[in-house]
Amino acid sequence: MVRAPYFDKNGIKKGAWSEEEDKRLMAYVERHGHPNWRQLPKFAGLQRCGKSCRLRWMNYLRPNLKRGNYTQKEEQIIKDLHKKHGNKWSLIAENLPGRTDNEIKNYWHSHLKKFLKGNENTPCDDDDELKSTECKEFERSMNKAHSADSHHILESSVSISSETSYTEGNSPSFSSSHTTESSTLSKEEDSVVSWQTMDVLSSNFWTEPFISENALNQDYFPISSYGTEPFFLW
DNA sequence: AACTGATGCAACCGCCTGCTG
DNA sequence: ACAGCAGGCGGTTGCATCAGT
Repeated sequence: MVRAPYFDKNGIKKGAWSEEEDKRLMAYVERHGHPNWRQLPKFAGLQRCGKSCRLRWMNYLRPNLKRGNYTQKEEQIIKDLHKKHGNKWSLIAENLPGRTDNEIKNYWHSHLKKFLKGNENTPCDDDDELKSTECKEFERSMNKAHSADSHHILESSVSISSETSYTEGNSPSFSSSHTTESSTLSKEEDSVVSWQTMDVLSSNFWTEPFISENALNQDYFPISSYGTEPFFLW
């Protein structure tokens, strides 16, 4: 699903983010904000470039992100706005609170693009089309989306009806990049587990100074370099 | 069971824009 | 007006997983 972690020639880490890195980034941004993305990784004790940190935050760690399947309403909004603005994903994302431009872009390319080619709204309207693989796929994905949606509603206290405004307070899950233990779970299970994980993590995560098992490891915290930086004022 | 092609999505890259000195 | 820097955006890639054979 994601690139394997590696270090480039400048010693900058690339590829999938670890849970540890996510925690560091979240903790730092929550505490200090992000006045300067380029300096942030240095202060946060991350071996990443600022751009990578920003992307991770914007697309995955930011509060109030809405994850999971798209509702029919959201799908329609995407179609309409794409028709109107083209590939202006950030513009489209502005109209879908909780969704990121990257996510919408991915969704467009993987779900919507193929069904709209020459068949704007109802790809399954005519009989021939109904028999096509694409149509079957479309139906399948829609069914999947709906069942997953009801799952979501049942499992969280958050109401996501098509008329509901997007609920504040959604926290990100930690399910994507560190899949070693969660990879055996279904997506629904995954999301639930990650919320629980988040609860555990946050029980004293946000109130206590961030001290992990290797928090004093110099590999991660070059104390001599950043001893006076905000990170250590926690 | 093994293989293969398709799919989904996190992450990277390069370019553009806006701000500041 | 210009250069340098930082943030933002859209296109693309890499790879795990899924689905079909």
